[in-house]
Amino acid sequence: MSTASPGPAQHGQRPIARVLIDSPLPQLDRLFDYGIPEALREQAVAGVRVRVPLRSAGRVADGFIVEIAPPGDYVGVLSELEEVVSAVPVLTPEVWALARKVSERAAGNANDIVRLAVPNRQVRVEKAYLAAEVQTPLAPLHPPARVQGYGDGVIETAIAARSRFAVDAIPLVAEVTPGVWVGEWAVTMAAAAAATLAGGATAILAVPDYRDQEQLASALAAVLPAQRVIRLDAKQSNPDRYRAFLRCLSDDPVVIIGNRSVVYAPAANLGLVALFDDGDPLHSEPLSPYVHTRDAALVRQEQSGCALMFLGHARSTEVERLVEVHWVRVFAPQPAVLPKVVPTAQQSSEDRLAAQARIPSTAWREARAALEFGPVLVQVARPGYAPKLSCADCKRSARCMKCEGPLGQKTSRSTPACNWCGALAVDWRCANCDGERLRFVGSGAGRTAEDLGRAFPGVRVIVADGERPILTVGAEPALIIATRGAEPIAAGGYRAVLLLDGESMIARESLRVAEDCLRWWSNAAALAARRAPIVLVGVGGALASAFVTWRQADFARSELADRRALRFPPAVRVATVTGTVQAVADAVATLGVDGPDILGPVDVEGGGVRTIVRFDYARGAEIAAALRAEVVKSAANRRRALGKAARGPVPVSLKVRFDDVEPFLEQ
DNA sequence: AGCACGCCGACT
DNA sequence: GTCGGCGTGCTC
Repeated sequence: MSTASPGPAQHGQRPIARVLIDSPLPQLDRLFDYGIPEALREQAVAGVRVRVPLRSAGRVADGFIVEIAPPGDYVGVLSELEEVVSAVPVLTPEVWALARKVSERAAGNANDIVRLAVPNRQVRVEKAYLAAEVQTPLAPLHPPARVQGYGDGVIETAIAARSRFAVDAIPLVAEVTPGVWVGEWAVTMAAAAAATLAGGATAILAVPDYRDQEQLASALAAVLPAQRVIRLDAKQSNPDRYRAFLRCLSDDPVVIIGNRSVVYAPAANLGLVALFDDGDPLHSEPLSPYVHTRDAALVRQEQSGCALMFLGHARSTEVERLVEVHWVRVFAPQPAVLPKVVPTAQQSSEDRLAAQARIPSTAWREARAALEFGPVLVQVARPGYAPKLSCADCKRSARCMKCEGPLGQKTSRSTPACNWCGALAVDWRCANCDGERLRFVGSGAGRTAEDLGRAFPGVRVIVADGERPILTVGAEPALIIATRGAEPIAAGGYRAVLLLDGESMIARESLRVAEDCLRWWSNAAALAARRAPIVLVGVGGALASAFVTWRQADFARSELADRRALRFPPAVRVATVTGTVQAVADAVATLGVDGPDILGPVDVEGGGVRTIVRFDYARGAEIAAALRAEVVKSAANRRRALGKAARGPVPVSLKVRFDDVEPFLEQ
């Protein structure tokens, strides 16, 4: 047809554009075929942003061309692309394939993954990028430094062979450039990335948080030129992020570092995906469809055939499962590096009677001796001053006068406040005995610092927690009181590490407590100098002995065996199905008679019910597809349900979430 | 989400 | 006989 008029046209055998519409609706989360007008033939390539008509003339939607294909099986009149918004192919075929597979696995929208993978367009940034298209070639690479500590060439060989492997990190700190200290894990990761680049391929490195990212960046700066390293993380401003994203599209081998969504970076010629500390909950994506970095990395490894490395001080049960099914191999430090852990399971009776009963005499001795030489780390469970308060008269726990929440205190001088609603407890009176005086219960970082400051007069005391983050401290003597996960790196390593609140950490009720505690302690222990004493206070049993003997993998193995016996994740997969009674029942019914275990339904707050579906990994794809179909069906019918039950808050009729361990947290 | 299509009660 | 109610279904 040669008419100039817009609208449907006959296309014969001309190629069509398959478009992903940017929409949160599950029923639109699939590809639509569009004709390509003559004027857009050149620009309409896979990956570009487009605007397309949807349903009726005049309405346009944004989207991406996913592929240019011969006419598909769609019979009917095709609409035509309205506009190619930008010439940059931002949704690469590889990333699209990843988004589709990952979202299918989680019964979610591919669009939601694409939103994580492709940052918002920034026109100025894009123009600058296109103008500089004649890129200056990057300087050639030096031969890379070896990956030290695992036997000569072992890691390099595994990367070159595109293996999947788990590496036990070396629990030491290292000076990468004069005055800059990082965890040895960062050195290992940087060297692995350099080896990948030397082989002509790109590496993606994902770490839990920005503190880890700083260490990794320092380690990389020591082995690679700055132009070879790209940061791509959520803390960046939109323009910075888009600029970094566009750089990833280059064909030159680079290292891309960032936190969880960096696994979706558009690397051409991917050689390695590496994760540090995959057990850290920050690797768990809080946005639908809640895909963990580890799972996305596993899918990407299969699709691209790159190497895959899990690196950490404490192996997660998920990685242990992969080890046991021989999906990943294991590398341990060669020779072994064993921190010197001193258990103090039983406190002596003198200790109990002593004024400082929280800190046993062994710990005091180690701290006192170590403070002669350098910094001492004290890990505590809670921030603030006193995590809890009670009535000084009747000893009952003090409750908020507004919402009955527990009271706590931030600093020694601040007004007590409710831990739930934040209301200040002024003119507080005990609901039980009408007492007016409060008493501190337990010690947060602040109160611990005060106690230790009194015990070690003249020693500098530094508090590091989520609110007052401190990344590094010097080599001079000081007491560093840190909440778990907020420990600074000390130049040269800590001369002693005291893990004070093991007992209360372990008292938390959760499926993962033991695993989490071992990880928190191991990560803190890895900040110690070689041979420095690490004192674990008040914890005994299998968990403590795994820590003392530095056999985290053995612990993960027995933990996984326990989960297998109980059919708990990650020994099996789970999905939660939440919504109206009817929708949940219908969805579960489609799973068939020889289907998975069905637990529930139970009522959830806000109305509706939740059912847990539990099944073996092999059935995951089938169950995800079935539940996904139900979500689409119920989304299309939702307004009907809304219309009928017009009064009161109506819950979304059906939600599905895979690999959600939350329902297993309270056992 | 929007928006069109379609089958039953009050109106010129 | 027709106008229009919103229940139902689709979007290349």
